[in-house]
Amino acid sequence: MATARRLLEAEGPGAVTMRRIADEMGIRAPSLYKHYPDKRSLEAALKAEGLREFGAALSSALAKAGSPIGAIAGAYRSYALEHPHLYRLTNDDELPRDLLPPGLEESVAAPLIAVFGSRDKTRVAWALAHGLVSLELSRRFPPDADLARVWQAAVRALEAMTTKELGAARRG
Amino acid sequence: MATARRLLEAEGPGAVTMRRIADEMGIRAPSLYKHYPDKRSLEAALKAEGLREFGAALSSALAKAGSPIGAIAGAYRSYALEHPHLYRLTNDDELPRDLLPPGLEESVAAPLIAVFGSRDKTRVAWALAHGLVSLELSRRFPPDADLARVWQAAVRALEAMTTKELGAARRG
DNA sequence: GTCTATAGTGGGATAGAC
DNA sequence: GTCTATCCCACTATAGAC
Repeated sequence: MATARRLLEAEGPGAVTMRRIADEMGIRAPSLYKHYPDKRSLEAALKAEGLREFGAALSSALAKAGSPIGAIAGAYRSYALEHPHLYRLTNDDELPRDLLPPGLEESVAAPLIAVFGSRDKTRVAWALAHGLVSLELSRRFPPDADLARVWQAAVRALEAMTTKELGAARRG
Repeated sequence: MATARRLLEAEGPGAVTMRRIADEMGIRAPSLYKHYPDKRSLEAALKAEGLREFGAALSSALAKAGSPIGAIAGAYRSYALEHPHLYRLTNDDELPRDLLPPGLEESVAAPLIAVFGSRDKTRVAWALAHGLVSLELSRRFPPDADLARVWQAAVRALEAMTTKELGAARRG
């Protein structure tokens, strides 16, 4: 697993093959099947670790935050840019929910829902952050785009969304 | 190209191989290399077509729109859900900018920039829409999430962002 | 513009000995 | 828990005849 992760982060998903993992460990590929029944289960372990670690990074940014939304956004982007392949594996791919520790997803989401005030708003915030890093990682923005400024605009929009409640409640 | 697109949409990117394309056409794989120098150039043609078509779908939704942002959002989601593999190919993958018709990206973006008022805001809107469909297509939201409501919240946030200008200008 | 033949590379996985 | 040997699969791409 440690080897698989190292390979993934260093060379991308294409490098994570049973043969490469075994090579790096100095053993033969078939030996791996004594530890994992197949490749899918190995990838599932990788995704669970990535999810846990990503959640921890967000929570810890939240803990020392003056302005929570800005802090989460900053931590989200930093983590994704520092671990692009692991980020993609856990947030772009389908999750093997049958092989994941129960409750893991919910435990990652919970602290965020507390910040954004509702599940729906948390999903909007997640989608926005995910969209931004996704497009940045695939270099879909034009090369001259000032992404720091785009993130600032995004954070402002999310802050407006979360504070709007009072006015909306009064109107409703 | 038409065959490649049919394969992509029907069976996903894994089915788009030179062999499958040739099989579907009733010819042999090597014959394809008389029409495209390599696979990358064939994929580039596919991406250009997808980009053009997607842009056209958004523009046409805009043309008959009462509320432009809601209309664009609706068209964005519909297109992505109706052509998931083509959408991913053109919005998730890296673009082969060296093989794309010059000006194509800009011509897709231009009508949107007019709606959202600035490049930065357009990028926020794009990221939000892209994040939402991305997470929906990879089934990353919990199965019981009400995505129609999430999209409504997203559209409200974008509308707030685009109308805020006046107040912000007065303050600034 | 099509064909046959083939090179070269890589992948996941299993059987069975030690 | 490791090994060797192996199966079977798939892919991109080229050479050269027609």
